[in-house]
Amino acid sequence: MKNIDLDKPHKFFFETLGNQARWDIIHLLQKKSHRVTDIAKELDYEQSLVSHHLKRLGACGFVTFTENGNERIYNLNKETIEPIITLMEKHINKFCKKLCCKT
Amino acid sequence: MKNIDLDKPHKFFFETLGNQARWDIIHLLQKKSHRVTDIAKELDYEQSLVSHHLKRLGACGFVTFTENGNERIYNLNKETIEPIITLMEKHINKFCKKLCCKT
DNA sequence: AATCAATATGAATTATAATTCATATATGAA
DNA sequence: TTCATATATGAATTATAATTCATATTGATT
Repeated sequence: MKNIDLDKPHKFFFETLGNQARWDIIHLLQKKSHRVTDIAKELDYEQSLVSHHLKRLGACGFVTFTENGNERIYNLNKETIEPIITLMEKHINKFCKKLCCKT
Repeated sequence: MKNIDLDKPHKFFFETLGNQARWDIIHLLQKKSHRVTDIAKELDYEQSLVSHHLKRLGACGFVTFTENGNERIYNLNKETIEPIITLMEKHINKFCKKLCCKT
């Protein structure tokens, strides 16, 4: 995938969250754990694309999986994600009310 | 700059944080407020590049500025940034200890 | 063993973001 | 009012990330 510069980790982790497809996956996994194929179906993404994104999310510890035969059940590690969503939403409400269209 | 999809704001805000140059600026502003030129000098970045990044950080409410003649003093809005840094660092320590090189 | 289903992988392509470059604007000083 | 300094802006270029495509791998089924 790519190297993580351990001296400067923020870039990598926040970049992971700066992608809509990955947010779609995260939001889906918030409801319940899913198999790769089911994520792909639900979101109408290619299977391989979902795999790539899950790998990245996994590298960041945002998702884990359990194996079940030849399938993998991915689940969201909510411990960080949910507080971080809350934090960012509060931020947006407080500081970015007038946010619109072109910036 | 670009459109923000208000239905899906996470992407935009986290993407803003998923960039090393912007983190360099954030970390500099953590110490104290700076003028644009001084940020550029300190970090050895082009002035216009710093301006572009400051604009984006400002659009997200992560920095503000005060005008002083023809100069602008940028300062960090620490209210969200600092807790979010803490959160992410705890996450990394807890879930990504073995993180190394290739992932 | 042969086939099927689920997932992962890597290379190639395409899309997007970062950076540079040239220049505009605005303020302050001579 | 002319020049210098500080900053911003937009277009062009360059770099990077996302996506697709072809295929490999692994476990299940017949």
